[in-house]
Amino acid sequence: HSMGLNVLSSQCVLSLIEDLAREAQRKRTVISPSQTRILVQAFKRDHFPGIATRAELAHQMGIPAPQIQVSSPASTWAQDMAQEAQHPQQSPILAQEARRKRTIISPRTKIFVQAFMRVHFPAIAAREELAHQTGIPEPRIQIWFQNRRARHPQQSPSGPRNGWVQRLG
DNA sequence: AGACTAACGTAATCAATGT
DNA sequence: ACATTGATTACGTTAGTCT
Repeated sequence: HSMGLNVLSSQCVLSLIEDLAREAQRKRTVISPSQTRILVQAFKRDHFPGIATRAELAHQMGIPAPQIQVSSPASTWAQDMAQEAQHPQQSPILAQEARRKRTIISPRTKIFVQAFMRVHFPAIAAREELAHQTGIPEPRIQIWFQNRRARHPQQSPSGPRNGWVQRLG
């Protein structure tokens, strides 16, 4: 049945993942001045928006929500904000907005572990392919690989050497 | 060519789930 | 109760965009 099918196709998927791993990162998003305005306004109100606010901002800006979390250079803006807004940030009394609800990965863990054995740094194409195969959203997959690399560094990639370049932090 | 900054990385930590 | 693991924060590096 469906489980067996997944196992059968997983080998094909894994070689595809391996091929895609060397490819480019996600295409760079260009954030327009009006979109920047929206972000800056939100930043004034709250430096640590929860999942709901981030989704709302993404909708207003017309870009995928995950980019907001990544693309906000708080340190860069901190200077501007310090000049523009005389007031220090909101008091610590303000309740923290809820974070993203934990995604249940368990049913798909095997597939990710097998992919991890091939490549530790899947590029965007490989992540999208895994997302398509598993139904787990790509941004969650990126986080999964980050956590996996941090917590299971001993599991080195297997298989023939390929051109994947170890990034230096 | 240099400034700016999105994409992506690690490290530490918070917090929900699994045992 | 504790271990595991997804999500968040802070900051550093790489590389695309723009003047």
